[in-house]
Amino acid sequence: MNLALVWFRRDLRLSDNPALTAALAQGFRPVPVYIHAPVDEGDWPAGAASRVWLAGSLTALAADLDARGSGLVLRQGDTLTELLNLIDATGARALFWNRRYEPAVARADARIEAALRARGLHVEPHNAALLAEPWTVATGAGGPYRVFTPFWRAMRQRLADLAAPLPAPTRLPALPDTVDVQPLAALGLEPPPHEPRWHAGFRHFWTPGEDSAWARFQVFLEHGLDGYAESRDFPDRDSSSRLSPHLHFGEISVRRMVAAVLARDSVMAGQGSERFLAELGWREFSYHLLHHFPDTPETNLNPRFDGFPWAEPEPARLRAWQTGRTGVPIVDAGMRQLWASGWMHNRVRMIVASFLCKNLRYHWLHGARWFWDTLVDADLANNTQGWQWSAGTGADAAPYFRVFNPALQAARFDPDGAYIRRWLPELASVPTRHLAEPWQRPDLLARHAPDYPQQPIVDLKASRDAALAAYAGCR
DNA sequence: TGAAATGTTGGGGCG
DNA sequence: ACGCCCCAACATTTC
Repeated sequence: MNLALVWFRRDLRLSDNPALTAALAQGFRPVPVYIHAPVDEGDWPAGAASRVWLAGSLTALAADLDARGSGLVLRQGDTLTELLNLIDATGARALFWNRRYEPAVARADARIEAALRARGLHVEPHNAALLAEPWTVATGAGGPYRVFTPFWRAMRQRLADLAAPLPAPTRLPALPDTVDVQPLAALGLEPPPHEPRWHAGFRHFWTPGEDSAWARFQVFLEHGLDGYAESRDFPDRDSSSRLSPHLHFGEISVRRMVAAVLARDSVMAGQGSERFLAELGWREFSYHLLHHFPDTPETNLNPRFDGFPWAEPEPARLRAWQTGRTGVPIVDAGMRQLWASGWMHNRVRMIVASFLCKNLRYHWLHGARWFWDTLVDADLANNTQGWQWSAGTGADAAPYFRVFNPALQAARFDPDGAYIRRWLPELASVPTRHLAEPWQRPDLLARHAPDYPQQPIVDLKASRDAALAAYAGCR
């Protein structure tokens, strides 16, 4: 029986895994491999929160493979070197993988593919991550989409025609004796033991792995979809699917999710499911943009902003934003939720991004980099698109003059202050009507929360006006 | 997937 | 009864 390496990347699952299924279908004995190679990721190697998640996800995948009679071979170092070593050790004739779309990774993949083909290996990349790969979607004029609505209109029509998801193999051949699997600890993913275990709380919020991802999705499908369109904007309602980290690491298949939503819809269609599908559509749109505009992780998509007068960050104020001590409760609550749990509610992400880019007027990359390090769902396509959207520099972005007023946003989307109180316990006893902008009542603030910043680090109105003036100047 | 300023309208208090 | 003003509520425009 011929051996094939099945190279796992951001497809850490066994169900609906085209590379694994194809290797089996073609009669190969698969050797599952994961290679930790941050250098392949260019300027965006996995951040701290991502690495913690990745360690958990690999543990779960290895257990799932073990349970089916196989195992997961772990390696680190130069990807091509490690693949060649494994090919030599096993005598593998083929390599199967599922594609990634980050520009640096795609370039590395192209080199690897060419080098292995040149050695006579059968190399077969697949799509496990997207409803439609970016080069298969084009406008009537033949170019990439730059506006979400027509992009999604085109994509939405195709959903019913998606191929059925692939079942997980129930039994796998054993690993050959010629390879050792190596321990996860050798990859150096988790912070060393002597460092503060800042991520210790993550386990209260998350369980990485395919089983956990699917279980969470099932609960969401059952209880979360009705009313999703309305309640998703309220950060304390626990109405998000919270599937983003599972999706990022490929623990769950977006095709399988869509198929399940459509199947449920045939019984009882609803606004909630349509809205949820559209959110998956934003993810597709982000990958579409990243593929067609590969410089956007660092560069404005809209060059009009190239001369925009961003402010030079003051370290203390940037730090105040990062640590949730700006003095604006809804902003600080979001940044503390991020630090404590590795995740932030989407509505609050928009609020903290608007605050950074428009009130502080710091370049969106400062925000993108902090999110990259602290989010368990950090995803280059989504993170780039989200920040460029918020800053107004992206495709189909919020116009720059759309400046969120955090106090109004808090009053509208956290009307009883439950979200703010949950993440800023020092404000717990401030009366609800003053919780959105407590600086308006310095007497109450000093009495109830003496340790909380007594004034915002920027004047909201003055900084808003300054941002609008800066925008007018570069228009 | 905004907010604030400006404009319009209509009900009610009041001389 | 009438005109006038006030202002809340809503709509439109501007940033």
